[in-house]
Amino acid sequence: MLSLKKYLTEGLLQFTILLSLIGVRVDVDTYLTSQLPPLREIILGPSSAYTQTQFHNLRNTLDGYGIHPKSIDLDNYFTARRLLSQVRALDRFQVPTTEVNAWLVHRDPEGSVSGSQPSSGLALESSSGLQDVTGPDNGVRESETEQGFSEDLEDLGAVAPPVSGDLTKEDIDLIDILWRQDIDLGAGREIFDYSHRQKEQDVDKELQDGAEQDDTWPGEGAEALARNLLVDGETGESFPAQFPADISSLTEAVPSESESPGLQNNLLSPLLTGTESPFDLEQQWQDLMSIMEMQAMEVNTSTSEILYSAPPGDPLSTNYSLAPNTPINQNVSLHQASLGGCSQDFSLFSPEVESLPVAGSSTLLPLVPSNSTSLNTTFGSTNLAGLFFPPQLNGTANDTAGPELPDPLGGLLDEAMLDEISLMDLAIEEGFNPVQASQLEEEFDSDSGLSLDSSHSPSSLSSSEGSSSSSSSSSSSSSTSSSASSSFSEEGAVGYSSDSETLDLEEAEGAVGYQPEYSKFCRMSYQDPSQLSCLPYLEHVGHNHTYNMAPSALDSADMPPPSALKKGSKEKQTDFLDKQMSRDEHRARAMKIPFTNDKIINLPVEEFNELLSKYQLSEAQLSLIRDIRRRGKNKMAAQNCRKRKLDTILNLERDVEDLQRDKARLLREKVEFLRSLRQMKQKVQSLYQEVFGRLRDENGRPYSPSQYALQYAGDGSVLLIPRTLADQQARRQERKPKDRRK
DNA sequence: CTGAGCTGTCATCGT
DNA sequence: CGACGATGACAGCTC
Repeated sequence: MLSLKKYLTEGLLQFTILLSLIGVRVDVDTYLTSQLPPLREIILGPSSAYTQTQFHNLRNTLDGYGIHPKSIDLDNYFTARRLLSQVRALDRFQVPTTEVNAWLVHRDPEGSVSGSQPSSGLALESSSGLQDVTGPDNGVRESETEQGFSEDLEDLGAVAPPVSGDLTKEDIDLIDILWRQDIDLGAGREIFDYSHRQKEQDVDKELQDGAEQDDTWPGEGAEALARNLLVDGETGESFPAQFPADISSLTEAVPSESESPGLQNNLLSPLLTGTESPFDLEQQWQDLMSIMEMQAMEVNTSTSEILYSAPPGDPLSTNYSLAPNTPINQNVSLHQASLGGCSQDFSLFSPEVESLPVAGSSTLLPLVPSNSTSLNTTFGSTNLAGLFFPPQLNGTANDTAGPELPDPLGGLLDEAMLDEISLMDLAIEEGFNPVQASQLEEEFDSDSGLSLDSSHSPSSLSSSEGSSSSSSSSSSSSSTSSSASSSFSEEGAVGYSSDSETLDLEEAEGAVGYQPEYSKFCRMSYQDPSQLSCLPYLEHVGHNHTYNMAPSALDSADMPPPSALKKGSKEKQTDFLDKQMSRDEHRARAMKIPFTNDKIINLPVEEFNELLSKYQLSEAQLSLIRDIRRRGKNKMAAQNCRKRKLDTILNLERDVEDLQRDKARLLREKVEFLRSLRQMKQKVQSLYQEVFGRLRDENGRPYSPSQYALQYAGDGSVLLIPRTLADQQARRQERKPKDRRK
């Protein structure tokens, strides 16, 4: 159990270190509590810094983790850990839960609509952000709405009614962040060009004039604000800044675009809040990062959760009819509206819609004057108006004027822009500098991914894995044995003259039994001759640690018989070898131990005792022999321990690199995901505009986006409702989660 | 001369 | 209880 404890502790510590090194947050406590309750207690005890080599064969298995406490498979262990980290990384990569709300401003149905009436733009709001932009007298109201996109949108090719459960919180967050990116980066509306736009141009000439000014917005808008004026991001109009709310955040979010003259501002989706002004990449990046931070802070229980809770409806088979009890008669059922070519099975956002002929005037839907005071409680559904429609920015908008459909593509996020942002994100998270990020971008398509600095990585990393898993006992015969072999060759060169007579069969016998360990010790590429001491054969050749031994004793014991007649070279060699002898070697010689230290150290206990019994040894000799054996074994143990430390460090280093690669890969996947999501939103938005633009009232006139909005009902139907009603409903639904949260 | 790194050794603990 | 491995701590040596 203690062994198990030690391994668990070490493994967790190591992995925690790994993750912390690369910035991955680890909640070990939660993990242990939820997964392995006993481990929590285990971990609380003292731990070793390094994994231990396992020599025993306890077959304990950790439930679900397969960590053998004795013969631990570090590779599998770290693999499992790595997978876990990736899962968490995925969570971390998820788009922030920042709530992005569309602030829809519409005319007060009761108030008189005047051209000078101020109107707000589209605003973003974080959870703690703007809550009430509504001016006291201008009837401007906010409408926090959330997109109710289904993930099936792309497959269906149409916008389905909000399907609860299909969209996870992460999906919503992704939509939010993309929306925000779109807002920040701008979206144009030049593409849509409908026939009825001609008519609108006359009516909204004033708007067009304003639109010509917005090239420099929001810069000019800020200036206008300073002049107590607000420049409409849509039209470029200036209007008194009388908002009680945070203007700065409003103006920041107000889409500034509609460059193309003649476009009406009314039908602008928040998704495509195009800004033709030169985008500030840094600002956008900061926005993105702020969103990410907000996500990390708290799970957002925004209105979206409620909005998406509407029961799913079949988007294709839905009858888009009026709600049965709709008190607002201005609500127009889509299938009753004059949608040329649209039958009852009309799919609201089916791709075919685009090819449908624009119905000039057909069946007219009778509209009863709106009764804003009566709320249709059945509209507990997503307000698409809030999603797609811009606030009514200009009170002079003609009610009869058909919606000028904004160009859904003109201001689309540049593909490269998104990539750049993502790469910037990557750069930040990875701690890369922009240059490195750009390099990454170049390698984006390559499998290699990040240009991690792996050059410094030791080449032995590949083999360290095997050595770590098999530990030290008997399996260091991997690639590193090459260094060992070289060392052994040097051994032969060095020779072993003094005790050559004892290097007999027993020597070979002992060598056979312990060779693996020797090679293992030499794994660390010992090149220094002094490090030949890793071989017990050569420990006398290694370091000349002559401390603890009087030089005189050494001399007297080590000096060979003064055969002065010998050649100097021979004498030198002998002297050199003597110097290479370890202290214990000298001591053994001094004590005239009749066998080698190698045998003393490496022989098994039985053989060792048998060897001792063969000789009549004094007590001092026996004591020295036991000390030699103890020290020799301990020396090897120390070497083994240090080697293990080094392997652990190298493994950690390798794992860090692996994790970094995985992180980079996941970030790339994230970028792709964001990109596809953005495209999906664009499609939905364009289809919405298509549908809305083809709706006609009883007079054959298009509905004003400033007054009407499409809304998904809970039963899957799509309703055309007044914006006021939609806003109120959206506001009401907004409060529900907040109350619930309390 | 000094500091870093390497190595051996000892003490200690756990198996 | 003894053998043994692991490891922290320490010291000596080399560069």
